[in-house]
Amino acid sequence: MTEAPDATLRAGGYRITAQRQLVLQAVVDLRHATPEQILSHVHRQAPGVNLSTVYRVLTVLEDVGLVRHAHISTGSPTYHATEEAPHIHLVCRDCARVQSVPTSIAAALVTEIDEGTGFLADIGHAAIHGRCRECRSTTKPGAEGSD
Amino acid sequence: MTEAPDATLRAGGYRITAQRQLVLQAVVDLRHATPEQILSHVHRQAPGVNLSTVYRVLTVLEDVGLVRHAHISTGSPTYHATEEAPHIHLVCRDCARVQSVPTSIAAALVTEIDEGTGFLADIGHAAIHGRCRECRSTTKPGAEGSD
DNA sequence: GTATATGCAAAGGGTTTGCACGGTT
DNA sequence: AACCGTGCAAACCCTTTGCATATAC
Repeated sequence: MTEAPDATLRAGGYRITAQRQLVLQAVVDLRHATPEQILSHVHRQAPGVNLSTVYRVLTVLEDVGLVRHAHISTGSPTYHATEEAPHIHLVCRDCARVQSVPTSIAAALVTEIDEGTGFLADIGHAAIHGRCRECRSTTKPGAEGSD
Repeated sequence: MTEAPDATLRAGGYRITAQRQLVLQAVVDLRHATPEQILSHVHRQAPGVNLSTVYRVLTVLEDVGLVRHAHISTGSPTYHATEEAPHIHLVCRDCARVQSVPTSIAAALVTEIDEGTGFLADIGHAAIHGRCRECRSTTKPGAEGSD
């Protein structure tokens, strides 16, 4: 599962293209990247690639399970490779920085939700907003804001 | 705090207008409403109101703390009144329905995140995605999808 | 050789903004 | 009367789509 992306694509009935390899590599390299950021990264090696291709490739990569996306704010979603350990995104509303914590930290919550409602939570999908340690101690309420 | 929205607006330096009262009422009535849905609701009483006004009013209402928004999917955010008990939104990726659970269920998680990273999580802000009880038992993977 | 993937450009949905008018204070 | 808020329309993202060409198989 943490191997041979090409085989994974083929298994899904998709062809191997330079764009797909480049976009996947960009997602792996960047972590938490938006489509726009992914395009920039890809452009360093292949300036001809189009944004619409990035969108289409991301759909494909997500379909075969090589990447996942999370909604970090009102803007574009961010993508990360599934080869990374599952994690929850913590987004600071003041400085907009993103940090990660393992999803295992929420295991009890997921279980409790399941038992209470029958809902199987995919905790890594959405980001959790709040204020990071630095902004809590430094900045006063009402700074820039990521949202 | 669960009182006199007009006073809250004034305290924030804002004027009282019919639009602001209508939009707030719509948010209270609808729960989990998008700007578009709020507009429809408002239009029943005041057909002249404009979408841009809804957006501006929501910003104001959020600024003074009368409403909050959460990102439920890739689409528009949904707004709810702060007079409601704080809750976490559970969004089913198959049937797109939204259910709520009290934020208290995540108290341990919030504490753990705080202790581990110093991050103060605002757990109610983002929706948690997953699959609801019905869709887990009925539908097979790959239904309509809300995302 | 054939079906799929890409680039390009245009369209589409959601949100924001400039401006003149109207309403609140 | 002064200033803030609204309606309207245009502008602006971000994302999707139609079509002809290029590419993987």
